[in-house]
Amino acid sequence: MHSCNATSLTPSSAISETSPHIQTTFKTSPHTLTTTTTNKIISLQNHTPHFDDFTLSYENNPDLFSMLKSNDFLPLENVIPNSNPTPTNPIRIPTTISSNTNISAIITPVTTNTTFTTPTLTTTIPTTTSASPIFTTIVNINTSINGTNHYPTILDFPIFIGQQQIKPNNNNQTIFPEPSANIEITTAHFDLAYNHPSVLREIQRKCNQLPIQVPQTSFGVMPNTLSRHPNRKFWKRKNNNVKILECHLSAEKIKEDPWTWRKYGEKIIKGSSHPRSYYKCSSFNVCSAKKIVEKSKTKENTYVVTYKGHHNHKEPKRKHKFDIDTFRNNSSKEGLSTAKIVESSSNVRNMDSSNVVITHFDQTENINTQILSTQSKVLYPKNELTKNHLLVSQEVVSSSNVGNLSSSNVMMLQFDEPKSSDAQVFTRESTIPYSQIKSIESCDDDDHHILIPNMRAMSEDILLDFNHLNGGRFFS
DNA sequence: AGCCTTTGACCAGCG
DNA sequence: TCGCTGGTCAAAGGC
Repeated sequence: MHSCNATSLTPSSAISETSPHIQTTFKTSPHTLTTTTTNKIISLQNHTPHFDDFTLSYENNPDLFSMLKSNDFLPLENVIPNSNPTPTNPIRIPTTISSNTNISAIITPVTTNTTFTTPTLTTTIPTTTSASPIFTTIVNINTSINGTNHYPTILDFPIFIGQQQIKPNNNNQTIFPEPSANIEITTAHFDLAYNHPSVLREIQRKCNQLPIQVPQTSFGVMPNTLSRHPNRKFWKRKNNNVKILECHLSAEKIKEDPWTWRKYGEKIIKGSSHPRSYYKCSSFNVCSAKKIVEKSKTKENTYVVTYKGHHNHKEPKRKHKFDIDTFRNNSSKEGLSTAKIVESSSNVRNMDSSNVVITHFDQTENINTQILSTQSKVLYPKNELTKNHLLVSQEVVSSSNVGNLSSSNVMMLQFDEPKSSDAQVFTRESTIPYSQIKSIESCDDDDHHILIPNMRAMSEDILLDFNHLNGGRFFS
């Protein structure tokens, strides 16, 4: 993900999804899109986009991002909390129906014969890790035809966002609104996925060195061991229409791909002046991950990279060098030495609030607000309970809590532990006190919690993954 | 020696 | 059934 570098999110520019089964066009929106969930603060202004024309397609495979970090993500539909819509008698009418039962993602406009309370959507949440800039991407997502989850899935967002009253026209024909959705996914979403309790379990599994479960993929790759026998049968290519991820990358960014690939084919594509190259993961494992690289027709020095499948193994050892122990030690030193509350809430109004992260630390009886710069390093003392993460809940109250704060990229979190109602402002390298650390185990089943990675306690694998997830900003 | 890319042939899907 | 197209194979050669 880190190699996607957004430079042009052109307002009203169109991105088309051309699945064989689904034809959808979503329109991107200006950066100033601001929406909120039920109780989540979203403010997206002047952020620095890091993805470039990044599109995500979902078809047949619920593991949207697993190619990036196999086994380390949840399906996103499980991690977008609390934007439960309240439709009145919604009727879902699939616009595209395929006899292929493998197709699980179908554009499904929601119609309603009465009113429909449009749920608002969390569009931007600064990453829970303080040093992470805002990654933004435009995502084209097809909705689930079922859509019956308690929590609406991210796959439902295009419908819920773009939904309109569907009314018959003069000819009494039902006009379906163009499925239009402006969904901006940030690293926060990935953090949400990464920090989900069940991901935590996966992390713990990793720490216990349990075998990696090979993810299920909906398309197959013929094993290399097949001989070129005349009677051999190719894997049904029909299923290979699964496109997991497509993004536009510069040549430099492509080089940052941490995985190792072996080119196995090149094809001149009709209508394209550039050949298309096919790569397989060159791991010793029989890995189904592939990528297709083709030079962009429209943008100079840009390549369209399509990732398919999943890596069923860990990332190879990085090409870059860094000393994890040194990193941990430094983090530890910073964490222990910079733990102080530097401001009180009364000063919030006067502070330079650009790129401020507001974390809302809550106890059932008391509220304690902390404000962190997005550049803050959220470090904390060693605590066996925290293992790899600090646990915070993501209940967000209101930005009004911080007065006239004109901050962009506001995020509020809730911790469980603090007893004080005093707001606390943390500057860079602030440390969340012990008292605000909550036991992981006690919140394992709570979908509304996120975790702040505890890098000092991370295994090397997790640390590498975390760094990768955060665009390689911690070490290169 | 091992891993990579290149490249022509092969194959499935589709119209 | 046939031809086109895109995806894949695997031998050959390069590094």
